[in-house]
Amino acid sequence: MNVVTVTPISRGLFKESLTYFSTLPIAPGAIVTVPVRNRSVEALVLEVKPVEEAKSSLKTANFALKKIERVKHESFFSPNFLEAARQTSKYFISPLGQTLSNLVPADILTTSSKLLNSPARRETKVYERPRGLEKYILQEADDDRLIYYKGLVREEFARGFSVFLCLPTLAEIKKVVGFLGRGIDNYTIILHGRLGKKSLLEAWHEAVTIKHPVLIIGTPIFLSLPRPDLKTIIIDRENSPGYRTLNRPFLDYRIFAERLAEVNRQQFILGDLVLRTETVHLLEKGVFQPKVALKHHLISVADQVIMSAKNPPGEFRIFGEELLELIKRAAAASERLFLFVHRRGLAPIVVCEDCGAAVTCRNCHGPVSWHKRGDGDDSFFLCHHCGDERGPAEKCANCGGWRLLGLGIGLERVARELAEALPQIKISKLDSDEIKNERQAGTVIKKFLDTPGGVLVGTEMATHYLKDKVENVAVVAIDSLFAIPDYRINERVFNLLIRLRSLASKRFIIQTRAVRSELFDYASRGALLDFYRHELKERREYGYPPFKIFIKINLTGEKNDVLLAMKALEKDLAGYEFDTFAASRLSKGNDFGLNLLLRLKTDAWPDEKLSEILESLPPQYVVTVDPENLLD
DNA sequence: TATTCGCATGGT
DNA sequence: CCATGCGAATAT
Repeated sequence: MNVVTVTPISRGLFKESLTYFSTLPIAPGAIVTVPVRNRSVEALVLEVKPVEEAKSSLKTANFALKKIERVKHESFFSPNFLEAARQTSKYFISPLGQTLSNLVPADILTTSSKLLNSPARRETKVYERPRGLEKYILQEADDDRLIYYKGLVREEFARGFSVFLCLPTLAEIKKVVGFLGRGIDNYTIILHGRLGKKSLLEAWHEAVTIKHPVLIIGTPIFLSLPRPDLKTIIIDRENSPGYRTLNRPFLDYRIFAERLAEVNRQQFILGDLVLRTETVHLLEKGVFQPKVALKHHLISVADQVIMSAKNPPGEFRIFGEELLELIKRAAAASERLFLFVHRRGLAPIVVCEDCGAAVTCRNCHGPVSWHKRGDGDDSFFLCHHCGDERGPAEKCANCGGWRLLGLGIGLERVARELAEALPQIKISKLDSDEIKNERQAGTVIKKFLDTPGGVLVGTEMATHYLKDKVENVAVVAIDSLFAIPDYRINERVFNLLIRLRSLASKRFIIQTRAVRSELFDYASRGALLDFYRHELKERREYGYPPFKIFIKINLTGEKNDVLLAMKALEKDLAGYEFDTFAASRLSKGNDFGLNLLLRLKTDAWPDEKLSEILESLPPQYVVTVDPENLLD
């Protein structure tokens, strides 16, 4: 009879370890099924001890040990994988079990080894020279990166090595499989969460058992797939926010992948059209090497124009004269045109004309936007943060006035005004209001591409589904993006503009009220290095990442409790650099929230003392390392 | 987190 | 008496 300490692999459990008893032969590293509350969860075995040796505290404990239900896998994670997972869990201050639940597909974990037909232990090859630690970046246009990867896969295959090409989303995977899989279909395996259990298990089994080296194209969770001959991990579209988890535990798969490559001594490549500023900084520090020399400018075949969106006095117009002219010309020439609009709906904010206060969401207190459904007149307020929807007939919560006005430019408004100005033009719309799934998106894109002279009005979402270039791309409204108080906002705008620019085959137009802004100049010229120089200088001056690491601690609840709790935490954190300020969004049902933002030196994290404080915080404190948003 | 437990409330 | 709802506590 043994006493077994495990960490449950589940998102909802904040306890680091639980203890069970068992007569089964179990060793540390095994995956077992244990009862927790009323359900069964998979758990990683940390320690096994005979009952006699178990701590005396356990014997006197006031709870009865439950029994381990069964052994799922005698051993599942390699020691290296576990080490990378531990480091990731430390870095993001999330319990190991929660971290692991995001690093391995649930369907794989819950399928026992026997059914999984798992790693046919292939004879380990002896390589001439074990590959040393190599970290690279690749900043090239999408097509050129794919050509590069294709060559790299060919080389690796010739040496007997496999390659993992990691992409953040299914849409990105679909864009590349056609090209990369061509000619090596039998050795290319696609892995993503939408496969469904049966085909997922099949694909997994295939990926693990094929003797020939393989190219795995998958989302990051499939880095858990054991392939001893895997010598290269490519994180492509490395600038994508899709590499971060949306809910707790807040992780960044890019960090995990890098740690995994470090411990496995695999070649690690970060690739994108526009790299993150953080990545370019690591390049400057010599941590990364360029695979291909960095280009000063991105070449584009399209003409680039920056247009003024200034209105004639006393008049508000969405389409400036120049842009309207271009739309007519494109239609006349039967060329296609993609109109980019940053916000959904009719108007992104609603304000009171009497007192100027913005209408806010009753749940989360964020600003609401004004919408109309389809082409109809059914009008409503929608909170883009929490999704709450309500009728528009209401008085100003601040002054009681009735004169509420929608401000700013949303997609719906652009589409409606265009239809009014040029009724003969065929307009398609693509944003999350129009599209419920990938299939619908495909239908809209296809209809647009098949309509000569057609116009597609879309948000950022449309750029994820546009695979092929279109003749004309015009940015109708992007200025409102700058209103977002985010230190990464310049990079986000730049990245978006460069992606849009790379979509255009003939003409790329930015309509803006800030014609002379350096950012638009860099973006229209594709001047990557100028942008990074400017951005890194600013971030260094203001003490933003990558020159500091931010840790955000959010607490919402009853005002007095929150104030007291934060005061106590501030005391514990004495000696560290931080600010405390009101949170801009609140979770449902709460009317008060505070954020505490720690600013650490880059090399000062993880830090033993600080980790201990932050790990011990109860779950109502929401701790985010390197948060996307500082204010929410 | 998600579940559960205890306590208060309210209806029969 | 039980059903319901809410908030706090806690998982072996």
